[in-house]
Amino acid sequence: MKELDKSYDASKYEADIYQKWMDSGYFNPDNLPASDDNAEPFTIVLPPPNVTGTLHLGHAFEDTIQDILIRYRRMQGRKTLWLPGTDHAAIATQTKVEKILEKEGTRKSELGREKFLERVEAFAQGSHDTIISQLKAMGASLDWSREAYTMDEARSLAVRTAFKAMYDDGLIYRGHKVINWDPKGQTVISDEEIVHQERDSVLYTFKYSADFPIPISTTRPETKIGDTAVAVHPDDERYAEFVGKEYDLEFAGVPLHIKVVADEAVEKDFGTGALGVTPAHSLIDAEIAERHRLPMKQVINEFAKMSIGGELLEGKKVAEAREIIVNWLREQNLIISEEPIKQSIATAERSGGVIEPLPKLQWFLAVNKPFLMKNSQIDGIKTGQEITLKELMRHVISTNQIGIVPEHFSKTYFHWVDNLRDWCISRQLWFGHRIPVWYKGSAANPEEIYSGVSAPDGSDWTQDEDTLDTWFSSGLWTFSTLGWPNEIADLKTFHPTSVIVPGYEILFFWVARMILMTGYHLGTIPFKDIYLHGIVRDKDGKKFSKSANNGIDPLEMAEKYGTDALRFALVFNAAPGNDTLFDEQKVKGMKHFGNKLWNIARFVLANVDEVNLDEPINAITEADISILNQLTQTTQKVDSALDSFRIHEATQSLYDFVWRDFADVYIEASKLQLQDEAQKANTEKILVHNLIQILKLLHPFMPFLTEVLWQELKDANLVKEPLLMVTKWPK
RNA sequence: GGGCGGUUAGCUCAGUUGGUAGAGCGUCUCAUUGACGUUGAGAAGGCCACAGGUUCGACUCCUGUACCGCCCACCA
Repeated sequence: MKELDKSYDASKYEADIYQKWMDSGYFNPDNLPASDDNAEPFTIVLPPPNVTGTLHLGHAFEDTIQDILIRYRRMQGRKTLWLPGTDHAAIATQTKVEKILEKEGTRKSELGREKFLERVEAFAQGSHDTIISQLKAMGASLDWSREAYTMDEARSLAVRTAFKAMYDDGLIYRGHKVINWDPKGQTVISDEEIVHQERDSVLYTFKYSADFPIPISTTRPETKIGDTAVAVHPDDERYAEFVGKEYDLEFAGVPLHIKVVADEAVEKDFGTGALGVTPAHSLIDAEIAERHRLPMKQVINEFAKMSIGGELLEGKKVAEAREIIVNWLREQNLIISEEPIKQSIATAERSGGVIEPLPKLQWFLAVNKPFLMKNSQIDGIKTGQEITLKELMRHVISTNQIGIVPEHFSKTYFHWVDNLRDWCISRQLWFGHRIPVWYKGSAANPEEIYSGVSAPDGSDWTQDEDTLDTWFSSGLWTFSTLGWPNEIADLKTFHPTSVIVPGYEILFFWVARMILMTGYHLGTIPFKDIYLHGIVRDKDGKKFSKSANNGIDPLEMAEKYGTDALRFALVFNAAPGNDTLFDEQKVKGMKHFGNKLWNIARFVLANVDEVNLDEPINAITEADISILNQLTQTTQKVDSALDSFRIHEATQSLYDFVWRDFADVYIEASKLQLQDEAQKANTEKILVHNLIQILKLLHPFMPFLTEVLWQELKDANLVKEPLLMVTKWPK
């Protein structure tokens, strides 16, 4: 028998073990033992990492959770599929490459669309390759034969098919509406891509002109040249006499036609209780304008400059225009007060640009428009029933057809769904899925519009220049990866998937959109459970970020302490939905734990020659009775903990059992028992039995070390099965 | 402004049907080379934020308060 080192050196084994698993083919459920052909499937699709760089500790955490669940189910004999893929992450990747170009002293407009996209694809490919090798290094038992990419052929077809179906149903529509315009990124973005920042601002209270009766307040005087009304609350007696009247006046050299309207949206107690309505540059105002049929007057362009305003204002940046108008107001003696206030302003998540609400012709997905449900397999929704996407999204969660872990996130989800507005899905980006719409004549005012999976016949059609919001394709992920709309074998077998494991921060971006898309296109749910994990923060509770320069490469940690140690440290006592602080000390501690197991195995191997585990095990001594009971209890605890996604409880139980119960107590007791000829054989059996069960129970968490030790037991003829990875889970 | 969490040992956190509080790391004492010093034995350390209530009994359920965190939100 070969000698084992006195301590476990992970780097000596990990690559070989992963290769052994790959060679076995068992990552692919089609290759799992034949007896499991009728086994119930268990499926997870990997939340596809963005091809914007490399994986960080948060990914390592997310992937470990999934691999634990996957390995557990695979050992239980389920037909287990963990499907890998990457996300093109349109806006994030494009922004990243634009920054690289900037450093090179060039820009995308100089390259042109085609050349630019080549650059992006090259970057994405490099990022992809890194990500895949990182996933492998983490021990992820993903079925690489099914790898997908949100922009590959199959997924593109899914996107076009999905778009067309929703277009034909009238859910996707083109509309001229006030949207969130990012002047820096030069694209529209959705409500979810906005980040609010608090800033100091000034609330100006003034009158448009000396003879206009109602003073108004605003933080954006420059937009006031776009006002078409003043709104007051219907119950506000101060202004009741003016409601319905219309005024022609001149404001900063711009003629205005102002109607006074009464609207519930106005807060009596804020400012003067009167709101200057700017329909083109405020979403709330646009809604008021719609209710009162007020005209919309655009005064700011895509570059955040004044598009009208004569000599004084036209062409000026909004900040300059504000100053000019404030000065004009002061000169005219129209200002009543200027008070500093804190204001939260909207900025674009990716570019950081200050959002300028503008009216623009864009594509939207209607969430409040009823449609007829096709082929519903959802409880409580009938085929042919009229329903809205919003109702659909609410229904599957409120009826518990999809479970959320931790449960309280369902409240956050409902809050979001209930306040949801139509989703703007078009983007003025080059990188992404081109909108599958073709126009005859001008795109702005086409004679004819065609939507389909491919271009229509005839030469006089031009495709829409814009691309789709990246989350449109991610929304299809659970079923586009399984072959929809084409090959349906995988889809039949593995969908709905079992559980999805994203961070809680993308509940709205992604999880909700998957529920929407799957409900609409398949009439079913995308997954049975949502396991939301928390954010991995640094030792001081700060988020890992480039600007904070506190990034830690998971592979560096894995090299230093072993992948298993990193994995176990990440999930040890990390409850679902809770942020965890990453402390290198913790990883070190878990390396010690791995080493403890290593030495337990060494002890057993050194003290046991051969055992026959087919013969019954007897509990003779008190130590025997106790350890066998504890083993049973631990097995049950790990089992029920994993069944209910309480991974942290499983790790705790295993740690205690291995180190305290087995190593500290039983192994010590066994040293005496092994001296006693009457007990020796039975004690050896108990030692081996416990070690085998421990390796199995711990395998999902520490796959490399346990597999290495399994191979040692096999060489010592203590076990027969060639691979721990597919050995039967203990009961 | 609205919503959701958190407040438990020095630090980071577990604690699912309410029954006299647990882990990792850290600290202190002792042991020994025996599977492991990446070790073993032991110890100190908590009125479980606060105030009420329900209960025979509450860290656990209810109400309120304070502080911290997060998400959403164009009170212009």
